[in-house]
Order: sequence, then structure tokens, then C-alpha cells
Amino acid sequence: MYIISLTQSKNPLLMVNKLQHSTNCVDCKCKYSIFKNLHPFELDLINNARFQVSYKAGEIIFKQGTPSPYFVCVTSGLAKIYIEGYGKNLILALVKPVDYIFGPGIYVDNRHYYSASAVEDSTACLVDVNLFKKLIRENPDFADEFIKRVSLQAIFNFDQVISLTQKQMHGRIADVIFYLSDKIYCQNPFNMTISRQDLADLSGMSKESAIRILKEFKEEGILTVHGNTLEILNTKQLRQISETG
Amino acid sequence: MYIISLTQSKNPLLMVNKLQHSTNCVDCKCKYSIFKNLHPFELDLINNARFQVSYKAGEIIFKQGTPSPYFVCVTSGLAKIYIEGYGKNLILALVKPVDYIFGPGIYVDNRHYYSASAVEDSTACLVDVNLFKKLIRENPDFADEFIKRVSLQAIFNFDQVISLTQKQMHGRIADVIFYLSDKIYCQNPFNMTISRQDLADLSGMSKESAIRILKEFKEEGILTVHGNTLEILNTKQLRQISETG
DNA sequence: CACCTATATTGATATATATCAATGAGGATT
DNA sequence: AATCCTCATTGATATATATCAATATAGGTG
Repeated sequence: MYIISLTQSKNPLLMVNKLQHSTNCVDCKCKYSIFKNLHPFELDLINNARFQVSYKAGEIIFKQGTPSPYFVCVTSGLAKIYIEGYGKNLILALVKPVDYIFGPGIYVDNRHYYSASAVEDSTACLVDVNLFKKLIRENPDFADEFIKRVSLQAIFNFDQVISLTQKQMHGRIADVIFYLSDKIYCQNPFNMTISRQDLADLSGMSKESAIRILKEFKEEGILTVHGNTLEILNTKQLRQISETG
Repeated sequence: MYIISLTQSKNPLLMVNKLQHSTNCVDCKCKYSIFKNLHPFELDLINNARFQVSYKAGEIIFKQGTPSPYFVCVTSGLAKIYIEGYGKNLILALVKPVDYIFGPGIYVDNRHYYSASAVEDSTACLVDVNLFKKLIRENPDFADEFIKRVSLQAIFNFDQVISLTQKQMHGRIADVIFYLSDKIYCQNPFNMTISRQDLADLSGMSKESAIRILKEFKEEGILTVHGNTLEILNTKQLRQISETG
């Protein structure tokens, strides 16, 4: 097993480099997640079929519309999945270790319906989608777990749609700040490794508007922003803003 | 097998009435759909466990937040599934025969994450969700088909989110009109059995705005509206509006 | 260190959209 | 036929939000 960096270099000879040994699936904390119901021999199948890739911040992992031969497991760093819409992007989610990127296209036409790229320097394991689908057919517990995860994703998207379509900007930014603090960085003063544009793409507004709302929140003492470090000072008030839209 | 009308009458004695015989699953065209991969004995299991209910237009099939013991198959009429958000509803989809309503809650906490109600007088078959999940575990072809349908639903939702968040009102109304004409009523002069409020809830705007856009389209000769009958006159121009947002 | 580029910030303005209020039309009920 | 009620329509107005343009800042690079 090797880590292969697909650096988007101008020199094609550098496209596959920095090979390094990685741990195997059995040692990986991934196995406690969606893979928890796999038998050891099944986990071994995945271990043999997978390969690990590293991405620099900003690099594209896959593009919307392209074939989807791999199931992606993010093992370090931070990635975003986003739909490329009419002129601007909508970020569906940030993906951190250990979480998975499996698009709905896997069971439809083997195309990606969204793009993915690395926000921070990241590594990921790629597993052949056919092996994945084979295990779903053969192991009902694994299938149940897979469907459960797809369902959780759908529920998350429902919340997101309601936030995006029924709340105004202040409420949407509040939602995204909670998402970052509670689900992604999991700490309160947190270092936003995403850009302001990403913040805007998460909350469905222009970059300028996102910045302005952040400034207002700062002026009202709800939070502080120093560079990319954001601290929520008044959780209650921010929650209130999230709920009143 | 009986058809039971759960009419929301003031008289509780009338709650279960109008019992009538229905065809069984083997004769039902449902079996060509998601059930196409079931063995005859499995189809028979469903046939014995299901029961058929009829709803009057406007009646609620289930409410967001309530337990989700049944998988719903719409066999006649037209239903809508919608999220009850902050003050207003967002219609996720219209469901016509023969199509299915299975929410993501089935695999998470057995709760509904959206509500469903009948738009037209409708009938539906209800099947115990546990039987459904059991068949998914036991029949990989059925599981594959189920996951495929969930995936198609997710892809549909992606398109919808992009329309709702990145297009302005004219584009969104155009999208909804194509949805109604191509996917729901499947004819060109079609009789809109949904209300203007539903039209607004489908396109994420106020009822007044939806009506105004319709009026503009009428004035520009893109379509005609007589009462609830809508005819698209200039498909090309409407497509153009959909695409330029 | 100076430069350069990408990103962040701010302000001024235009515009898309919701809201409010009033009126109109159709179906049901008496 | 008259009443009532829901739904559809229209107009006037307020406001949320995007856009455009200018400036500031910071990180990387020679």
C-alpha cells in the first residue's frame, strides 16, 4: 500500500510521486465507522484493493460529471464537496477524517453529481466502487449501515435546504458557524481553514454579504474574528438568530 | 385486502369506513417498479402485509416528526411531500402513481423528516417498514434497486437545491412548469390540480410572486393560463429562461 | 525588502423579492 | 339567490441581497 500524491504539477513526470507506506485498514480508525460490520476477510479485501492519495490544499479530488470509479475515504485534512451551479458553487458539506464521499451516481450512472476538492492538505483512501457494491450485496449489515449513512446525509441536506431557502442571511451564517464549530472543527475558538468564498458558498450568498454579516456579528459582540480565528462569544444569541431566520 | 378511508371526519365512528376490495400485488402495476426484483413468494409477503387507504384531497398522509411505521406506495391520485420549515413549506416532490414515499428516517430513527398529504383524492398502499427492511437484507437485487431509487431522489434534490438557491424567480418558475408538464402531468396543456400556494412552495417564493411571474409569462406569450389549465406555447423560450436563471 | 498576486474588506448603488392591504372570483352552504 | 369562505389576483411599498468598484491586507516569491 502506498500513498500517491497526484500533485497537479506542470511536469507530468511529477504527477505520481512521494510514494510512502501507510498503515493498513485493520489498524485504521476507519474500520470503526461504516466498515464496523465487515468481517475480517472482507476488510482485508478492501485493504488490498484500496490505495491512498494525498492532495494539496485546493487540489481537485474529482469533478462533477466525470466517471465515479472510487469510493473516497478522507483520512486526514479537510475536503469540501460542492455542486457547480450557474456561475457559483454550493458547498454541500465539508468532509473531515474519518468520513466518506460516496455520491448518488454510484448506483445510477457512475457519474459524479458534485465535485470534491481538498480545503487543507489532505489524504484519502480510494476503494474500487465495484468491490464496495459487491460487499453491500453480500453483507446485509454493511448494506444497512450504508443505507443509514446515505439517509443521514439526506436528512442533513433537508436541514440545509430549509436554511438556504427559508432563512435570511443572518440566520444562514449563524447556521454555518454552528456547523463549523460543532461538526467540523469541534472547538470554540476555531481556526477557519476555509476561505470567505467557501463561507459564502456554504450559506448561499455572495462573499461580500457573508463578510458583512460576520462584521455585524463582531460589532454586536456575538463573536470575534482575528484573521481566520473565530470565537463564538454569545452562543445563546447566535442560536436565537439561527432560529428566527 | 381492503381499502380503508381514513377520512378526517368529526365523527370518530366514520374514521374507518368505505371498505372495498382491491386487487392484489400480483395484478398491481407496482410490481414492475421497485418490486420488480422480488421473488413471487416475497411479493406475496408484501401482499399479505399491506393495506390500502384512500385519502380525500387535502388530507394528511403523515406528519413530519411522527413515527414512520409504513412504507407508502401511491396507487392513484396525487400526493405531495413537503418540509414544514420556518413559517412556510417547501414541497420536495409530487408523488403520482405508481411511486413510493420512503423517507430517510426509516433507517435512522423511524421518524418522518417531511410531511405528506394528498393533493387530489388518492389511494395508497401501506406496507410495514420492517418487512420492507427485511426484504432489503434478504434480497440483494431488491436492495440494489432500493438504493438506486434513493440515489435518484438525491440527484433530483440536488437539481432542486441549485434551482432554488442560484436561480431567480423566473428561472425557478420555469423549472417547476417543466417539472409539472414533463414529470407529473405528462402532457402539454395540463390541468394544474395543485394550488398557487403549492406552486409557490415548489419554487421557494411567495404565492404573490409566483402568480406575478405566471402573469408575465402569459403577457409574453410563453404560455396561456385559463383557470387551472396551463399550456406552454413557447417551450424554447421557457427553456431559455430556465437556463439563464 | 519590495513586489506581486490572491484574498479580504468596505462603500455606494441597483434590483429582486417579500410583505401588506385591498379587491375579485368561484364553490359550497343555507 | 344571497351569504360565506377559500383561493386567486393586483398594486403599493419596504427591505433583503447582489453587484460593481475601490481599497486594503497578507502570503509567497524573486
